[in-house]
Amino acid sequence: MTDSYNPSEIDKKWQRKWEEDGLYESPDDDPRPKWYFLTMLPYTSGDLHIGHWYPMAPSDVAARYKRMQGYNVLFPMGFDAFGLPAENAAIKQQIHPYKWTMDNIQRMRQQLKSMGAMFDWRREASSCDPEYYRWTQWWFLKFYEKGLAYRAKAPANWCPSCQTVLANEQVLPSGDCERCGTPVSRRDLEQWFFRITNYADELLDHSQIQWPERVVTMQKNWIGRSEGVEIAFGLDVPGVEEKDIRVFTTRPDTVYGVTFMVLAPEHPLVEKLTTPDRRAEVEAYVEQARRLSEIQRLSTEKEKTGVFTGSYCKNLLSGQEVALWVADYALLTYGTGIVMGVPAHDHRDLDFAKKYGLPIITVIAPPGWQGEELTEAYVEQGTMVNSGPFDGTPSDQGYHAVADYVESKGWGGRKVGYRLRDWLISRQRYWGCPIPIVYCDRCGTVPVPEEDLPVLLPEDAEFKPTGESPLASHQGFVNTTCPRCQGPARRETDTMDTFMDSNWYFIRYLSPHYDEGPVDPALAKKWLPVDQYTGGAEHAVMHLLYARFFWKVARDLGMLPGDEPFLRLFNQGHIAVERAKMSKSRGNVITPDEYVDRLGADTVRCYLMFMGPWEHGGEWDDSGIFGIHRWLNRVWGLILGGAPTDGADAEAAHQLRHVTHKTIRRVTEDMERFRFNTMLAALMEFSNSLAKARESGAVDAGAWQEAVETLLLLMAPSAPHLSEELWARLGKPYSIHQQPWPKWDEELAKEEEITLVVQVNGKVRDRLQVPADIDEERAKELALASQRVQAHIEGKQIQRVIYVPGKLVNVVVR
RNA sequence: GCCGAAGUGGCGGAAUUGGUAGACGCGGCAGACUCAAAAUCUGCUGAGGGGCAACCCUCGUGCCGGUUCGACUCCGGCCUUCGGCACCA
Repeated sequence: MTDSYNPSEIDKKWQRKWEEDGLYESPDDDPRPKWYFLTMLPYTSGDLHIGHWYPMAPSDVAARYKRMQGYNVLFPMGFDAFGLPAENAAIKQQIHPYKWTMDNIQRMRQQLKSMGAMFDWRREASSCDPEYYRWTQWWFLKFYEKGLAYRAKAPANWCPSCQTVLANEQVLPSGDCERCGTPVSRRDLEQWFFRITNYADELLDHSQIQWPERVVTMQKNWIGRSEGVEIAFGLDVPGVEEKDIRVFTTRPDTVYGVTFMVLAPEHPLVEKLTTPDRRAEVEAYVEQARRLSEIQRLSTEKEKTGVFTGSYCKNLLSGQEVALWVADYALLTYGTGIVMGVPAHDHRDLDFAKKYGLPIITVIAPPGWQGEELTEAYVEQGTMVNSGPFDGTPSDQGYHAVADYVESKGWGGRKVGYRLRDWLISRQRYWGCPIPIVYCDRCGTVPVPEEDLPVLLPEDAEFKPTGESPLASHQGFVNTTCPRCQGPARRETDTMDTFMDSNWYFIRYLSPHYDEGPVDPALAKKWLPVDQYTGGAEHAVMHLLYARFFWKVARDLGMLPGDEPFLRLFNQGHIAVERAKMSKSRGNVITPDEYVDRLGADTVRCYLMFMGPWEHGGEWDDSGIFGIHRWLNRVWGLILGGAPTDGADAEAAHQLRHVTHKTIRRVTEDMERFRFNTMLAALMEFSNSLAKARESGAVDAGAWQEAVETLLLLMAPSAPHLSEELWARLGKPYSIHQQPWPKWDEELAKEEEITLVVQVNGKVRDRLQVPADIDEERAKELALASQRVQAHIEGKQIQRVIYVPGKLVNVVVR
């Protein structure tokens, strides 16, 4: 008799041994080809739950597979440690964010280790570590030196009652402050931006990376490149120095149809253009617009609103006077912040014109148009009408004709517009990376010299529920001396967006303690870029776009090789509980710990993979986990129970080898595609057929040995503890994780017989077992000879017979 | 609202290129073992109908329509759910 599978014992035993032996330390000097496998790092929320294992365990499996394939695999882990929740905890529980975060990291690291992953813990990095954020600040200085960092006014959510800036997350859907219920407004603050728009065109190019098509599409839409024309309209308003206002349009051919102009409520010209009699109304409208979120403002369902400023501009092409309105559907951040209103040919403009009784002039005639009034906005191409000298021009040509004319007159010209905006990196918070800038009355804005980095977060900051930024009120932090003139100066008190930290964590992993730069250049050259990145689709746009931008800037600084940080990307899904994401605040956290204690890490790892396709994620339901556990137990018994090894015939031996090699192929192909659920199904089928073979009473000794060893090798990435234990018990050399991945023999794996499906008019009527190499003539012959087929074609006329090699015959009758 | 996805038995899911719908597992039912239970093992298990039976027929992949010899797969239109929408990470 064999002893039974005892995961709690063998998990610990092997984890200890692997750690002692440094089995998973990826050598920096290794001749094997490198493979950098990166999975997104967790935020240090302190509740490492099954939702964290879901992305990590299969990543570990894929990384282990690559390693067995002969790559020198780097699979690091770290912690995304700056952010809002730590600061909230500080305010609520009076725990310092540093302590809160470090305690969480400590706990999460232990939980992660229980998974049995091949993380190289020597490479661990945490973004809140001064050793890390010193270099985040260094990068900021490089951006600043390159002219990619600048300051400008930008709105932030402002709670007038709490006297504080709120994150979007802290504003309720109603637009009220989540803490006190006061309506939140927007207030303009001087903030730091990165010029990501300088790289917009390069970011649109995904040709060097293998990413899911949907992520590429989302990024392209996010960047939103559109070609258009900027057109000046004449302005002659007493007391206003600007003599024209400019709009960006993708439809210059409709310019004769402009009947009004719309300025974004935040536009600086609004105040100047508003006539005294309109002032009260305009100010009230602007104030109201500042309360709406961008999503609300842009909703095409929301009724259009706006107010007239009292001023006019002049359409230089038509000579028409055009009323200047303020409306919240114009966004300051897109184009020039001013939209030309062409109600006849734009849905939103039409809604607006109808509501406020503004004129509607048709300037693009649909085919066959007889001058009748259009009931809907006509947004397609047509023929220009009511357009002075351009009448009769097809609108696609009109685009260029108007653009040329505008350019020749010096009234504007062709331009490319982007939906993408520069990246606002300032956050009015404590728990983030301080922006290394000093403001001096004499010298102005002065970067902190590199040798003075890091600008440390003061440890004795106070966290008051008033919401006042702990850095801004910390005199010891704020007051400093100017690095240039040594005079009194003030520090920047904003910290950086945490996306700045996550832009380069995978670079820091390579040499987390290197202190002569953000990364040891030799290691950057050796390991970068990342070969495979895995993480949630929620990062499809922001993180992944910012990180690409960051990389390109670093490349231009000569710091990094190649044009892209992540060559391949896979987005896994998420585990939900009662349809909600797992989180401490929702109180729906499922920890892996109790499952690991009872059933072992391998069961939990495999169950997460078996739930469904990795990219789908799913609702947590543990009812199937025992099925996986039973399977691992059966494998245990199967391997240790041996098999009667005499009296097997050659055919049985061949069958066993066929199944073995077919399984190697299936598992390998599924590994390549990250289809872990079907990979495990293939392994289960394999172990089931081994059990059947044993039951038959006799198996070929050689074929059996090959089969069980193959089973263990194929299972090694998924169930690393169990397979290591059984490998050792078979007397095979340590470690199974250093063995090469099995290769299949195409001859053995191929099917000798196939099921030929026979259809009549597309309906399955028979299935025939035939040799795999059957030819078309013979297949059709057999199909028509089938009695079941005969019954369905009797008395009917055969029109044609369709043959799909290796698959089916379809008899079409009438 | 806009952008991007997903929807298949009682449940999770499978079906690599338009070609056998339901692999694998859970649950359920029946049986074996047992004094009994647990564990384990074996068989059956989409719905409806027919047949003593081996089997046979019809329907069936969110909904409506289309293309095709043939559609879970392609096209058009909807519905629902999920991710993102620039200060959650």
